[in-house]
Amino acid sequence: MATMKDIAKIAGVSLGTVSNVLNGTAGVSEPVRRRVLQAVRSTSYQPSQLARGLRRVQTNVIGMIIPDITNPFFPATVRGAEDQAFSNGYRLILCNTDNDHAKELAHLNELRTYLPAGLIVIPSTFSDLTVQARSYREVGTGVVCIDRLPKDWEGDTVTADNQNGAYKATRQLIEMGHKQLATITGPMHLTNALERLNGFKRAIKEAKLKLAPEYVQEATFDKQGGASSAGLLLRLIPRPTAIFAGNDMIALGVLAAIRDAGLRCPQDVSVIGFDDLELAKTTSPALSSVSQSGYQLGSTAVSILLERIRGYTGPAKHIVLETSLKLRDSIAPPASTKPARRAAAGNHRAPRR
Amino acid sequence: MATMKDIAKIAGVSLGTVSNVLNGTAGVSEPVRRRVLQAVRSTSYQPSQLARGLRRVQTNVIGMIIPDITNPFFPATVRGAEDQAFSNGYRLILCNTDNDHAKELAHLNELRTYLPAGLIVIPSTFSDLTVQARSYREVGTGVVCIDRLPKDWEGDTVTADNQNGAYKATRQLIEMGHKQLATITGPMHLTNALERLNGFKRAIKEAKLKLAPEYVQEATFDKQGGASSAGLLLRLIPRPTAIFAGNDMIALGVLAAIRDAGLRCPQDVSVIGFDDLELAKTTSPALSSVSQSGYQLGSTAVSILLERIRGYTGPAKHIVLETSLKLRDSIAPPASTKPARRAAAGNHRAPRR
DNA sequence: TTGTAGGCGTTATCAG
DNA sequence: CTGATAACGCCTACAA
Repeated sequence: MATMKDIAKIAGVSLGTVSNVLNGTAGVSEPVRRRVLQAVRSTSYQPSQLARGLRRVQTNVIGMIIPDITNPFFPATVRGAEDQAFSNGYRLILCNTDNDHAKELAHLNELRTYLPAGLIVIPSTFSDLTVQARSYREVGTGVVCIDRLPKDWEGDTVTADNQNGAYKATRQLIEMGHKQLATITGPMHLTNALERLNGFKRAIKEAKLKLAPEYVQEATFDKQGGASSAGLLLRLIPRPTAIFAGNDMIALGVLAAIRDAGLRCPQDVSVIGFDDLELAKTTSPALSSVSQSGYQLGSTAVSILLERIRGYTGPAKHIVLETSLKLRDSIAPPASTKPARRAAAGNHRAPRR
Repeated sequence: MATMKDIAKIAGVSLGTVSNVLNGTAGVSEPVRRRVLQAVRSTSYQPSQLARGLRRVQTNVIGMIIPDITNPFFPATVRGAEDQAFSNGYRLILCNTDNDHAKELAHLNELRTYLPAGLIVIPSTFSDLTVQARSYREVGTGVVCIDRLPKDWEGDTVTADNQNGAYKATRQLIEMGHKQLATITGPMHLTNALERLNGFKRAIKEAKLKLAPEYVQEATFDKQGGASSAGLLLRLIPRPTAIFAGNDMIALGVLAAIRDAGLRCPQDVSVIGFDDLELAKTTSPALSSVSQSGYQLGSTAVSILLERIRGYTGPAKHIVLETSLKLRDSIAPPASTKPARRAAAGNHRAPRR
């Protein structure tokens, strides 16, 4: 591989001049410039990112730390980040934490030795990154958290408008006539799960509906969590006529639980999820969901990082992305328009009063 | 950040000694060793991967180039690679090509300047990496291709046993009594698609069944491709009673097309896919599929790379991973046990001869 | 066993 | 505008 030295020799100039041409650091006369560029082309020279990084105390690498690329929501996020990074000359180092805070810290510490230009983190379940992030920031390396936020986070953020998304979904169910709404939230120490719950509650309150405490179940953000919590909800009397799931994986579990209980969706129970994963379209019934753009989450994070790299040192940015409601077959008005009082317990309908 | 110099000063030894302690390069007396290690701990020193890489002409980074992390089959592969890399002290740089060969080459060329310890590539649709891979190999950097292989590939490979997987799936359908089997393959210039077709044909031939040319359709590896090809197949007379889809995304399209045609799966048409994605379990009917481990594909690739890094210079390794058949609800015996001769055209059954 | 010095490929600083 | 030179942090002969 050709080095700058080779270029200098071929072009008959000094090292410094080559560097100046390549980086536009100082004015260089046109003929010299041309000679250098010519030499670069003829050798297909590429500057060593390592040497450059060592010298500049900063590489063209962005670290991205996520719980698990295998979780269907995250690939889009990573893709968004990679695209935005690549088109600006940056590369992405990907790290999975499995929601293990220790592993997260390990990644955070070890990435430092690569002198990344910035870091994107989707924090693990119980996460406190204050110390690490601060130490990165001290050397001018941006750290932006996306999707959910760690405890006491004071840096840049990009998140979906979780509360409003949940609000819109709940509102939709209420407008359809549902009065007994339940929710299965994700783990409550995750900010996004909490925000979604808040949005749900806000809609309920605004409609002056009651919310029994047992109508709020907490689960892990996966199918199994959704299924077992839904199993509980479906055995309550009165049975909820609609369930807002904290995410689509939970919703998947809810659909399964409904089938297992011998009930039908949406006739007996309406279900609406969050994330609008690809699979929401292929379930049966097709799942209604609050759509958020993982891709944009990732690409926006990189954009913030780029601003920081280019010198922005202002206060932390907090970008909130819009969500939209995707209506599909998993929701319908409740069976009776007045099922609230003495609702169907089991499969038989209660007689009207 | 502490450097080796700091350690040397604190421990009261020279730079070289510190290096020797850290890398076990030369014998160091126990007391000195201890002092150095103590200093390392007290400063929480971490060696600069950049400086080390520059010096060694090799970093602890593995480049992974894939078509698109957003495609549901690849995350597991990436995860497998990352786990295996991480637990051996390596990091993963992830690159998406969108099946664009030019982008693939760009990644390949630009990654070089990071002096990666190795490369994992899932080649793009039309791919010829001979030149690039050779130039990497010349400097001792391994390149292993997984899942599918580029034209004239001569390096290390890890693939699923695509042919046998397809064979097993087809065999299963035949044993159920199907005689009119069709297939929708992925793009035929992809080696995995081709192998699967070969396995399909082998089973057909072995059972002495006929295979009309129009029963073999080529499609892109996605739902839309599957749907439109299935649309064709379902209008053929005689209509196939079973379809082997080149992958699960295609199978998804097939299921949709069957519904759209007013037919039922599996009663009218059996469907079996390939990959056994998570979503295969949630379709209705649940999709039967040939299961392969993307995770193992990735982790095995890294293992090969590690061997190369540690000095193995033998001939190219070709590792083939087993597949297994997952039977679910999307397959059943054909409606009539003897539908072969003059099969059902449209929805009405042809009278026996 | 330990220390010294040169260099990996860049960039940045300073003279000229 | 151009050229020399000193780092960046580490590794590795080679010398002591």
